[in-house]
Amino acid sequence: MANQTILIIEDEAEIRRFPRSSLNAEGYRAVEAASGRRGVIDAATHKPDLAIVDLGLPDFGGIEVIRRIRDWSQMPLIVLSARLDERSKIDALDAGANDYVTKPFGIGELFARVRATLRNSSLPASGKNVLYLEHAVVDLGKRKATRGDAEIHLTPIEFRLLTCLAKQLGMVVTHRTLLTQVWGPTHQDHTHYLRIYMKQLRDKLELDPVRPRHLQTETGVGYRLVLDE
Amino acid sequence: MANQTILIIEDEAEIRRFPRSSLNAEGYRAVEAASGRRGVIDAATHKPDLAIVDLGLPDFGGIEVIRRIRDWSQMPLIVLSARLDERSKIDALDAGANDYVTKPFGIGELFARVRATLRNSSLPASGKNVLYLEHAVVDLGKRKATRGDAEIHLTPIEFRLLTCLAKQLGMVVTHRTLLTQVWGPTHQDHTHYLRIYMKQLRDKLELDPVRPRHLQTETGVGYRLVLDE
DNA sequence: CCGGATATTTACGGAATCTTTACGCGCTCG
DNA sequence: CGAGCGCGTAAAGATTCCGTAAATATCCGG
Repeated sequence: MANQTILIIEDEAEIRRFPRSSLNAEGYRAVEAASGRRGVIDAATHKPDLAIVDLGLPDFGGIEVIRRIRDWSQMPLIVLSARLDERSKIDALDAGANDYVTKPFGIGELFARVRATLRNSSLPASGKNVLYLEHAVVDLGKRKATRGDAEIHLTPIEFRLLTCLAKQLGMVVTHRTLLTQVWGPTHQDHTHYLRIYMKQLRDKLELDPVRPRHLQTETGVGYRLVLDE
Repeated sequence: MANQTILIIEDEAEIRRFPRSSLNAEGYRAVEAASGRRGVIDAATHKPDLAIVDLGLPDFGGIEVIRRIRDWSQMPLIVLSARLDERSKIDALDAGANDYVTKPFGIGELFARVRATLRNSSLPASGKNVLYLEHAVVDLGKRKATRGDAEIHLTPIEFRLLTCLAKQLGMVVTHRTLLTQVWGPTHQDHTHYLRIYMKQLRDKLELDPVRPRHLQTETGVGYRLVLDE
């Protein structure tokens, strides 16, 4: 199999070591960049299949790195952030990052995210139109949902919300993004709406609404929609 | 009897005469427009079932007429062109004309084309043109509806509305789409019309108009037509 | 020019949806 | 260990949307 290239943009050498060797072991090719400036250049020259970006970079912040790469490329981007960086983590996602991993992180978790992100971003770019959940099927085109044989009815807001999540299948979508897309830019702080409508979606679509499998919440950040493979 | 309306957009009065009288003889209702500008307006006001457009119009060319009508309507359009106009004939087809007739033409040929075009374009693109409902059958091609053995009469608007829904069988058609297709682009906010005519369709076609099985409403979004499997 | 059919306008009760308000739980942090 | 935050849950209140009926205007054929 054509082994894929992954770029690691991270200033601290020790943190680079972990992923590097393990990635190699897994059959990926790892390229390293020790600063944001170099990272952007390497992203352009090496054309990696995915990049891992540390948020706390010395020259310009990880968010700026993401913006500059997103200017010209849709390559999957995973963000590394310290727990405290709650705020900038969200900004990073809003800037176009696909996922994030909180430091300190286990190497297993990082891998899982890398694989998931690679898998998702190689799907038909514009996303699927039919969502197959454990217990329900939603046809976004026909605007129709079924559960078993019965039909379930989704209200306009429920539908828009689900569509937003489906466009970023498997990825976190921030509160702000969801609120802007569904309610408009004037409601960016009504995070409570999200809780209410996420619950309704769970009640309608999940097998066990209390322990949701597909409509996952990322505390403090947003929500994500996950389908089985 | 629901005789169909045909709009003739043509500046030369003599050429208009032929089709006009013969169309009447065949049971069509003919409406005439002597310029492109008027033609576009008449298309919107009269909502003909088909329009015949001369390419060599004085004000703006027939191609522009086609474009402006196609902005909001899928009504069948037949183009009249002089033999030399090879190039613009192609442009007209690209702009959305359904067929063309080369001048000079025999009245028989024109008729054949009219019938053929009407037949073809009255089929919902992706499906049937006979709708089998629980309690009624509607033949969109013949514009006839029957309930049991008796015939039910659908008014022109009821018919267009039903046809729009049938073209998107099973899918939701938005208020906006329906209004532009049936009433023209100037009535996009008269959602109330929809309620009235949907009710009439339900009264005529549904077994239990209060609890409709086929003509479903999607609150805040639009309507959908569903047939049994 | 008249009469019937069709289209548009007006009015109002009820349903579906959205918004607001209230409360309990688990977690983190001082 | 208690306060504060984010989340989930529930239910009442407000609003928008829909269905229904009936009156009025317009179109069309005779």
